[in-house]
Amino acid sequence: MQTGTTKTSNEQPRRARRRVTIADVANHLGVTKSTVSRALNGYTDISDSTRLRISRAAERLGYRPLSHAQAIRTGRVRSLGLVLQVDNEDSARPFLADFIAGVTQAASAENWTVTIATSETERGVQETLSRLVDEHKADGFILPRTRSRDKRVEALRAQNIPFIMFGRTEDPTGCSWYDIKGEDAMRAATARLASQGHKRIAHVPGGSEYTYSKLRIGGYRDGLAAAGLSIDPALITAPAITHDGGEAATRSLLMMAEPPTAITFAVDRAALGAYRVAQDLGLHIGSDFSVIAYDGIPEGAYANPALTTFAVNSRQAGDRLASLLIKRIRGAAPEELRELAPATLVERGSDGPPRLTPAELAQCLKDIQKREVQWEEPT
Amino acid sequence: MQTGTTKTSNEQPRRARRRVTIADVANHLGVTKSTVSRALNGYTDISDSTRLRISRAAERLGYRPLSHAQAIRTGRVRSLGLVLQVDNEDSARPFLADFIAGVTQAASAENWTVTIATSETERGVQETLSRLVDEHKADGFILPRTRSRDKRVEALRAQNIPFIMFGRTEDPTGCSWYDIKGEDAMRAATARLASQGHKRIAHVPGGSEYTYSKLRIGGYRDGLAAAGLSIDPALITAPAITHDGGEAATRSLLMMAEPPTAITFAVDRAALGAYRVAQDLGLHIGSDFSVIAYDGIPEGAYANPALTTFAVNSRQAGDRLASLLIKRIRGAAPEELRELAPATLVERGSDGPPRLTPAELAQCLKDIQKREVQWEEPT
DNA sequence: CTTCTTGCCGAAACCGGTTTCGGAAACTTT
DNA sequence: AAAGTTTCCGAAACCGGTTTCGGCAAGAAG
Repeated sequence: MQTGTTKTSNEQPRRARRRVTIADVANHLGVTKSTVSRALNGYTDISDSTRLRISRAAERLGYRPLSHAQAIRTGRVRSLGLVLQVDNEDSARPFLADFIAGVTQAASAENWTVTIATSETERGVQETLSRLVDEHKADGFILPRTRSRDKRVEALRAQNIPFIMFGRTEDPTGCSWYDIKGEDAMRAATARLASQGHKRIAHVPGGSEYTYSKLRIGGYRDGLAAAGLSIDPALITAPAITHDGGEAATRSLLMMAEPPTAITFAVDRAALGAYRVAQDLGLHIGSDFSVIAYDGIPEGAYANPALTTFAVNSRQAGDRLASLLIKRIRGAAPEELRELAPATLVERGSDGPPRLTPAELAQCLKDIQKREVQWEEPT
Repeated sequence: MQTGTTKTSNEQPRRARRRVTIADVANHLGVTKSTVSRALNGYTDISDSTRLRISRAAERLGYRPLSHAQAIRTGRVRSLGLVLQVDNEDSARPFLADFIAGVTQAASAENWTVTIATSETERGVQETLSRLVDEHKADGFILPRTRSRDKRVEALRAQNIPFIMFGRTEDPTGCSWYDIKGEDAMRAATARLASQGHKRIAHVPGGSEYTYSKLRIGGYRDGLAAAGLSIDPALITAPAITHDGGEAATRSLLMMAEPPTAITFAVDRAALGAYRVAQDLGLHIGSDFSVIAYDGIPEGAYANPALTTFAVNSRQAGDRLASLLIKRIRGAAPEELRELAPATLVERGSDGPPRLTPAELAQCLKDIQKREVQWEEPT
């Protein structure tokens, strides 16, 4: 006998049992869906007693509303968008895990989720972002590494979509942000070096398209001024954000007639390039010349001597960004959502009182160069 | 005159213009929603001519279906779930950026998104995972760092929710995976050391709760056997996955009566602990004793001498995992979705022919210890 | 005892899609 | 020419929620 609709009861449960829906809860209690919905969403026109009955029943039946089912009416998917640019090499690398941990943690705390995407190019980021916007995959976006003029900002602002920046822009209209006071850090770095006795202090800035770069240069200048040192434009090199870039910048500085005895770097990674130069020339970082940088990447701790740097708390940054963005999505005015936090100095071995004056250092470097030429001659 | 419903046309566009919906497309063409939907989703009962008209109109009007609106009927949100455990310190750190890049890239290629979450504890991961499942935030999940017996696997399997593992488990029933052949790498590492002339080769395994640990130990054993070397259980230490752990393991090995002249590490990070021991005792890695590890973390390149290791391509792993998971969600049988890839040897300076025999090394270490005692005595 | 509030909840529309069902028109077959 | 097939699309139900609207009953005011 075949019964088409009857299933033998002990078949393997291939389809997971049906979800419990709001209708299930309603039927179970003999009320309507609308009552359940309003009870669970805190409407005031539901009596406390029914609200209690309903929330208890919902709990007991294991009812969890589908956020995407809610979204279709409310327009909120309860998700934060994060589009990262992951370059060919390193860049954001070490920060990322902490940053993401911070973001997701804050999101989870509010029962939100994080939708993440990546691209290798700036254009790709743009496109991915607009895809996520078009499909409404997130209610708002976190924009890391903001540029002075940022296309993402312009696009989102034009469409009135909530966003928050990790960094600042030229035009703050309608913008919210969380940022680290890199300017303060650079001012402090310069001041510290000056107090150690350095008279010529250089600065290797970061990518000129980013706001932070200008801010940190400003901090460097302020630090010099505060210490009563003159500002020599030649002591500010071309931007450098990689090992190679930092190496080149360092070489160019040391080749000056009156080289600096200390260098501030806007970015740790560039500072690590200076180590190569030092090793190459047989100079000791921390005495022959000093280095202070910014970021707090792990490699800095392993360098020899370990890199003195201003560390940023990426985890906290992610956390704050997510929290602020959620507030923004819930309706807070963008102007009220602006936070700045300090970087924290990690004192290590790459800075100290200068062993030589700039002139002596120049002489020393000349000697080294001569020796190297001698080595090469016999060949 | 006040007209309640009329807006002066040049008000600022505070609400973004209304989305174009499927109904808009339908009305525009004088057809019904259902026709548009079927045309766009490749149903065969729509004539080619109308399909073309519709897809063109949709394109021109800029229609993008809301995935969460689709989801309510189809049950698919077109999103992959990724719950990471980010420990107090490092662990997954360096891999992460590449891994995420791989996952999101493959997802984007199919117009899917990635929903990411983190937790610090194993329990937290479990809870977060089940929350995402309950709210159906993703159609399937990628499970990194699978354990031999993995609760996440059990939970998902029981609920019949698609998932794919980065790693393998004891019980493969209903499981899909992508994994790196760590066993092959360890076999090759051991063989390499044996061919360099090492007679006593040790192994420092990874966390015993992970499958990879057992596999790599197996590879190490196979390598010894293939080289005709006997297996000394004393040469397999307690698990170590951190600097400290690796340091302790190395010390314990070198304190043996007949110490190994080469050590294979299941994990780079533990291998870096051996460098501390070497520095401490004044031994040269690569000649006094050799080290080969596994993972390919960036720090290994900076170590001195640079660490010889078997590197895994995290980006590719993420990419493959996402692709396989999407296939799984689309209905492929789990047994058909199992891939293994090789790790690639990065030959650097931490291994080489042994300068000393085990006996000589033991004597050498005894001398060092004596000297240290002498230093201490006078105090 | 009426009338006016207020509190509380049900009925039904709605959000933006998908899917089932059925029927008109065109096309074959006999 | 009648009957049987196909092809193609409209009508309507549906998915799982939210929100508007209105009405009944209880309490307050007159």
